[in-house]
Amino acid sequence: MPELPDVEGFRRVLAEHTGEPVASVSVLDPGVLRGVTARRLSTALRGHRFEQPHRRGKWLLAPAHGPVVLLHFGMTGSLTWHDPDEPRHRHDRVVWELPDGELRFRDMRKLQGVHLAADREEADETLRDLGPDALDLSRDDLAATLGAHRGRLKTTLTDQTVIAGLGNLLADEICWRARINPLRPARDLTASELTTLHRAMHRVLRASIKAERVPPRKTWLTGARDTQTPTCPRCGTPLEAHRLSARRTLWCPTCQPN
DNA sequence: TACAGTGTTTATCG
DNA sequence: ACGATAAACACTGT
Repeated sequence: MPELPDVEGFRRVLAEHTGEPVASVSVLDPGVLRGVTARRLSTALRGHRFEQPHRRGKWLLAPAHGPVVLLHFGMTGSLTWHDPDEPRHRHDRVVWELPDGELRFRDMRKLQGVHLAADREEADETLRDLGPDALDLSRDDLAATLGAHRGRLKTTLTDQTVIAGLGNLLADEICWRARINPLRPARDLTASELTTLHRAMHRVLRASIKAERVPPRKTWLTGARDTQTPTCPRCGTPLEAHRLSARRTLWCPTCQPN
């Protein structure tokens, strides 16, 4: 699930549990560790208290007075708070045990995982190729960014080195809301389309953050994705589908003409 | 049983 | 250099 709104929710989970010392770190499956061993992750964090966490794109950064834990949730990851008595889930991969409960990094597919940086500088280095967060982009930033790319709009929107935070669902939802065809060349948008797209991006993000996911509402494109024959929630036209490698793109041929 | 699926990286080809 | 595409990672739901 995790796109920007989901990760923002995980950030809140962590933010509610800063300030207490980490009693221990349990690596239940080292398959999610990226460039760090279970031993090093454990020794670096034991006794440390998490500080205010930050989200950048789909990344969650958890500084702990020195070391910084970097989490990426891939397609199936999550971070949740649990009572220690609660049985572990089979996909719980790493657990941070705190005095009153524990934070669990759960991830079925292990497509991404847990990184550790020695300090904030090293954390920044890990994320050096990440573009600006989607929520920080002004209308003119967005215009300048898209104007520099000849590729398709959707491909550009979901390129994390260009803009950080937008995934498959969000990109389709934003294009649909703005009534712009996702296969159009990014740099061909008109000034008024760029204004519309920027407004759509912010409205979709704000509402999604509130829901901690891209909400599958009947009035949203996302609500139509999983139906047998998806139709446009605005006009009822059957949606067009296009597959870009393993990703599906959906749009309304009536609302979003070429 | 077969295949799609909310992410990213790497490789290949044009 | 840039863009398009496919495969790989591992597993579940339909």
